[in-house]
Amino acid sequence: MLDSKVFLSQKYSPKTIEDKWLDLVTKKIPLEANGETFSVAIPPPNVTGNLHLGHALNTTIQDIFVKFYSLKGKEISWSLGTDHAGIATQLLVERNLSEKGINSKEISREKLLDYIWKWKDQNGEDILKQLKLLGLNCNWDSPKFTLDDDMSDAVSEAFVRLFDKGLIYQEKTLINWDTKLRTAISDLEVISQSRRSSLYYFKYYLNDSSSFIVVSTTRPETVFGDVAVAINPKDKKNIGLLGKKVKSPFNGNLLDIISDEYVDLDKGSGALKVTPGHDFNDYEIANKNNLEVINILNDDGTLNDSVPENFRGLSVLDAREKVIALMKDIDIFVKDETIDNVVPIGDRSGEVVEPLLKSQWFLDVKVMSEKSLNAVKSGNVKFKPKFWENTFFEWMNKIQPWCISRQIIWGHRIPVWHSDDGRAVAAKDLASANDKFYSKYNVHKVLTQDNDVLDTWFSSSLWPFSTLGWPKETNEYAKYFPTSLLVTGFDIIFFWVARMIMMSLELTGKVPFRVVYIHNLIRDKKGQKMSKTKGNVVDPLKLIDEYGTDALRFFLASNISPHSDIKLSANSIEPYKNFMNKIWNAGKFITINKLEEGDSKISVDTFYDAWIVDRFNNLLDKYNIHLENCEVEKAAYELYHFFWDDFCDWYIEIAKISFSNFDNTEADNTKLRMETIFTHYLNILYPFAPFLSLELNSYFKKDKIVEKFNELPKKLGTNYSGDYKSEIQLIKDFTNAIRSLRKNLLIKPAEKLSCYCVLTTVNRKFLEDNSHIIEKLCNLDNLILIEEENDLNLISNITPSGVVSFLKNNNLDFSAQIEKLNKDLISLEKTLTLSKSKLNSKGFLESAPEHIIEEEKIKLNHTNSLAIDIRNLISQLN
RNA sequence: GGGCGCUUAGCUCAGCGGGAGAGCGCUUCCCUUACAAGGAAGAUGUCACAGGUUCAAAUCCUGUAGCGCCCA
Repeated sequence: MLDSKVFLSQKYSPKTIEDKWLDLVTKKIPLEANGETFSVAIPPPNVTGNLHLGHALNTTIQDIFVKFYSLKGKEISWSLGTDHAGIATQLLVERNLSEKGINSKEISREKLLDYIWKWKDQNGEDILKQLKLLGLNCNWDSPKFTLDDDMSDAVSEAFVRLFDKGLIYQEKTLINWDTKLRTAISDLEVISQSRRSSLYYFKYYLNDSSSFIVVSTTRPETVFGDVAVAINPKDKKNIGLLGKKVKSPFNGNLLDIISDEYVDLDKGSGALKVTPGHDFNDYEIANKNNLEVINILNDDGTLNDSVPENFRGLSVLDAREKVIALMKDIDIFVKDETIDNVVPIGDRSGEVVEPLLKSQWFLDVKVMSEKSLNAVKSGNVKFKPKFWENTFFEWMNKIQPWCISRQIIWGHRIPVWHSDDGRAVAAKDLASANDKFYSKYNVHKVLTQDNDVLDTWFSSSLWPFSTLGWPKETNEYAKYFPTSLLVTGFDIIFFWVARMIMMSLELTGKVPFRVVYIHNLIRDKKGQKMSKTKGNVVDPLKLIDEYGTDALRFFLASNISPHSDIKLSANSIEPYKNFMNKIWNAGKFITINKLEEGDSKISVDTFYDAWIVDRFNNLLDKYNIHLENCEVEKAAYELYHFFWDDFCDWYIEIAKISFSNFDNTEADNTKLRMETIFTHYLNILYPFAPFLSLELNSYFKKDKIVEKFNELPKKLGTNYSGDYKSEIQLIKDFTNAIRSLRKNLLIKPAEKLSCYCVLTTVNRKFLEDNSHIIEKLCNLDNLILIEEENDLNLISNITPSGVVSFLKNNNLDFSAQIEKLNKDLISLEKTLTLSKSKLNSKGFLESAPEHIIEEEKIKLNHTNSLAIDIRNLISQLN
C-alpha cells in the first residue's frame, strides 16, 4: 500500500500518474483464464504516420474491450503492427530525396528500396511509441510490419494459391492510370470530383457528303483516339445516318456511325464520339461493336506517337487547346458551354486519372464476393451498428475485379515468374518457380520475376490471420482465429473490411472476425474534416498533455455515436478531466476516513448503505450489458452518473454526517462499505481510465503484490431489512424541497431554522432515527414531525414523500414561492387533464396493458391530491 | 440518378411506443475541512413539416423540406 499522506497532499496531476503506471497498464498480466479467448487485430497504422485522433478513438475502443474481457478472464491477443503503405510511403521518401537533390527516377530499384528501408528504420514506427502512451494492452512484444519476412510469406502464399485457383490473372484492359505516379490504381483509389467543365460541340462531316453530325465532348484532345460516333437508337434526327461513316479531319480515319442504348439523348448534342482507349463506357461500346482501341497517351500523360507529329509530347491540357484551335481553323467548331461534370482524381496524387489500356494483374473478387455476402447475411459476421451492412451489401453487389498490381517498388513484389515466351507461374521463389514451370510446361526456361508490386491493401487483407502466423498452423492461429472483433472507421469498409472477409473465407475457410464495430470520424468543432491543409488538426498528444490520457479516453468513449461524427471543440475534454478530478478527490475523502486494517467487519447496514449497494449492483448490470452489446458510450454514461450523482452527491454527503457522530459501529460499517464500493468502482473504471484507477487503487489494496485488477467485481449483498428505496427517496425529496423552499423564501444559507413536516410514505420511526440527516443537509435547527390537521401558520412545499414547511413570519418574502407553486400547479393540472382523459377513454381501458392502467390510476390520485394541497397553500399565502 | 444517415434546450448530442433528458453554456446564491476542476437552487423545448397507424407517437409507417456521407 502506498503512503496515503503523500496522496492527500497532492492535487490530481494526470502526467505524474501516467508516467508511474504506463508499464503496468500496457503489460499483459497473466490472469486466471477461464478457457475463453478474445482477440483483435489493430488496423495497422501507416508506418510513416503520426498519431491522430482517429487512431486514438479506434484504439481506445479496442482497449476498453480488451481490458473488459481480460477482467472477465478471457485470454487476450491484440495483434499490433504497422503497414508499409506502398504508394504513400514511397512518395514521402521520394519527396525527401528530391529535397536532397536526388531524383528517384534516376536511381536503381535496389538503391531506392535501400533508401526507403533506411528511412523506415530511422523514422518509422514512431507511431507505436505514441500509441503506447494511450495505455493500450496490445501485443507490444511482437509488433508486425507488413513487409517483414513472415508477413511477406503470407502474401506470397496467398497470391500463389489464388493464382493457382485461377482467381488471379493478368489482363490487358482499360485501367485507372495515375499519370503523376505512373502506376495503375484500383477503382477505389479514384475519387470522383465534381467540377465546372467546358463541353465542346463540333461537327464531324460524313465522308461522302456535305452533311455532318454534331458531337459533344469535354475532352477534345482525345479525337485522335476516336473510332466511331455513337447515337441513341431513338435519336430521330440522326437515325438516318446510321451505318454511314464520318471522316476525322484530325487524322483522316474513317469512323462508323453506330447506335447504342448507352448514348444519352439529352446530354450535349446527343451524339457521342467513341474513344475506347480513354473512356470506360466507350471501351464497353467498342467491345460490343468490335471496334479497334487506339491509345494516344504515354505513361506520363503526354500524347504519344499515334497522333500527328505536331501534337506529340503535348500534355493533355495543351493538346486540348490546340485541338480546339484547329477545330476553329477548319470551321467545324460549333460552340462550347459550361457544365457540371465529374472528373476522376487519384486519391494519393490528386491528379486527373486517365483510363489507359494496360496489362495488369487482377483478383477476381466478383467470384469471391458471394461467400462474403452470405457470411454477413447469415450473421457469421455482424456489423455494429447494423445499418452499415447495407453499405457493405451495396458495394459487394456491384464489385468489379480488383486491380492488384502497382508500378512502384515499395511493396510485395508479385511472385510471378515469366519466361521470355510469355508463359508464367506463380511461386514463392525462383527454385520453386523453376520446378513448377517444368512440371507444368515440361521445359526449362530462364525465368524472371514480375517487376510490379502488389497493392498495399492486398497484404492488409490478410492481416487478421497473417499476424497470427498463417499460413503456418501456429498455436496463436489455432487459439485466436477467427478474431473476436474488428474495430474500424466506416471509411475503409470497402478498402479493408470487405477484402479481409473475402480473403479469409477463400484462404482459411473461416470468417476473419465475428463482429465489425464501425465508428465514426472525429471532426473539428464546425464539423469539418481535420486536415493539414485546413490547419485544423488537433494533436492527441497535446490533448493528453493538457487533460490527461484518462480524460481523453473517457471523452472518446462517451462521445461515440452511431449516427454522427464526433465534433471536437476547444473545451470538449474538460468535463472529463473534471470527472477524473472528482474521482481523485473522492479517493482522498475515503482515505481520510479509512479504518485501520483489521479494525472492523461489515456489521449492520444503514438504509443508505443498502441503497448505494443496490445502485452499484445496478451499475454492474448495465456496464456488463452495454459492453457486451458493444455500446461503449452507454457504459461510460452509467459510470459517470453513478459516481457523480449517486455516490458523491448523496452517499458521501450523507455518510459525512454519520462520520461526524461519536457513536460508531454504524459509521465504521459505512466506511467499509464506502471503501469497498469505491475500489470495486475503480475496478470497472479501469478499462476506461486505467491510470487513475491503478493509482487510486494502490492506496486501498490490502495485498501489496496485486497492483492490478484481476477480475470483475461481483454483486454485493446487504443485510438491511427496511424499505431503503422509499427511505432514501424521503431523504432526497425532503432535502430538495427544503432547499428549494429556503431559496425561494430568500433565507440565508447560514441561517438555521426549524422545519415542520408531514409524512406520507415512510414511518415515523424512520424519521425520528434519521431526521438529523435532513437537518444537516438543509442546515436546519430542527425537523419537527406534525399531524396534518394542525393549524400552524405554515408555508410549504409538497413532495411525494410528504410535506415540508417553515413557519410564516413577517421577514419572509413569499412572492417567489407563490410563483413557484403556481407554476407547479399549472403543470400538475396539465398532467391531471391528460390522465383523466386517458382513464375515461374506453379504448385505453380495453387495450392498454394492466400495469399501465394501474400506474395511470396511481398517477391520477397522486396528482390530484398534490394539486388540492397546492391550491390550499396558495390560497393560504394569498 | 441509386443507397445510407440525420433534423429533440443557446451549443454538442442521448432517448426510439405509455413520465421530454445529459454535458457544456446561462441566472442567483455559497470558498459548508474530498473536490471552486466544487456545492445548492433555477430558467430554457409546437421533439423539422404534413398526413396516417394506434387506446396512446419525439419514438412506427408514408410523403415533403433541409443537412451530411457513400456509390455512379
